[in-house]
Amino acid sequence: MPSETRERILDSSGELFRRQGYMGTGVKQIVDEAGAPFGSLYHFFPGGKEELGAETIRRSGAIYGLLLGEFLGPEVDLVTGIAEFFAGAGDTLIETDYADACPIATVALEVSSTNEELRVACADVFEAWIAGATARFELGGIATGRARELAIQVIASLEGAFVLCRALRSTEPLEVAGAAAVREMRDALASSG
Amino acid sequence: MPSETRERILDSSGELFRRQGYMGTGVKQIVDEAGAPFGSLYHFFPGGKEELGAETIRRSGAIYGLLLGEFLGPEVDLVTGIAEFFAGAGDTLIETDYADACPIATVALEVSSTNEELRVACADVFEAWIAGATARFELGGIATGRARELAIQVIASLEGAFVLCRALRSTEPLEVAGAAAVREMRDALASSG
DNA sequence: GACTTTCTAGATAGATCGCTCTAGTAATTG
DNA sequence: CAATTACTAGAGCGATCTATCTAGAAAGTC
Repeated sequence: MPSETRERILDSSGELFRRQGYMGTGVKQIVDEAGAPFGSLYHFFPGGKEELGAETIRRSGAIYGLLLGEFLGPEVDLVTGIAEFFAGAGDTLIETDYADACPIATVALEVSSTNEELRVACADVFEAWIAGATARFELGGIATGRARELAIQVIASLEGAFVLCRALRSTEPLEVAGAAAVREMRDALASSG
Repeated sequence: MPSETRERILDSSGELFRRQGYMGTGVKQIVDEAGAPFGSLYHFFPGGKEELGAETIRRSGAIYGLLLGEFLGPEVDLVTGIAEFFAGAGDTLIETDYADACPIATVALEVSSTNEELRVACADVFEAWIAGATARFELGGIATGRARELAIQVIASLEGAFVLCRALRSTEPLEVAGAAAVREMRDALASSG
């Protein structure tokens, strides 16, 4: 039985880390936003902010991976799935005033050279996304070697577009990257099918 | 006559912001690394950390833009230039233990939803890079509308690959993204030339 | 109902944050 | 040489940071 308070703390930290990063978010702010007592944080996460950070990264990453999996379900066309995922990401950006993009990218850049435990958590998430997309692409008929390349390429385009979109406050990069990803996917399917 | 101390402070903040972000870097650490007296920071940057941040972003962004411009000089082949830029970025990652990637991406994600002045500084840098690449691509014979798309796409791929490379501690994403950018560039040149 | 575990509640410690302030030293100008 | 400006130097302020601590409430168990 997962504690409700614990879940609320993780929800809160997930949202705050996504928007303002790990270093830019205080533990006080996390419990306040969660409506949780301060003491509960250290009861559920004895390792403090770092333990909470690691679990938040893995949890937020897994949830976003599930979202990606829904768009790339085995029953839907790969090209359509990719196009709709990028379009949906753009809609979310507008709805959230360019706040909600990748849940872990900000933290990943912050910690990659400063905190090995959190860096590994981010790496695990990215590798899981890549593995998931690779498997789905292979299932769709893309050659094995090419499938992983395509997966990396699509995710990198998405991440980079997020960086540009949030700074520019425009969905143009996401639209351009989405169109390019669709084009590459079409080409890959044509040359292997 | 630009002060030498002032330059050292900017060099130091540029390096630290790139590696550990804006929120993760203290002003004390900046002056220590620069070998500069603490008081000098507020002498040269009366607006404090925020003013230093804005100037660091614009300066680091301009320097990186010049680097990009060298690889995409009007005398070199566009395809070769792109390929070598991505390869060089990978070499730099390895040489710096995956620390030196994009000088402003970490800060851009950190401040996009929290600090409008710094967000605008990042947006100006990205827009300048896009404009520079667009102009170069048009000069190389890419159709006007397509040139900007291609510029955005290449920069987004680069930024996203940096995120993945730093977290995964691997240059694979940069190699994949570079190959894809080369492919797109070749196609664009073929279909418009 | 007594006992144990789980969780809540927040005061407080110690360190660090960005920043201001005063004082003093170099450099420049009249 | 006197006067002014530019810069160095760092002590110290209030605020905030993460984390610990004690105490008590709630919930489950015998």
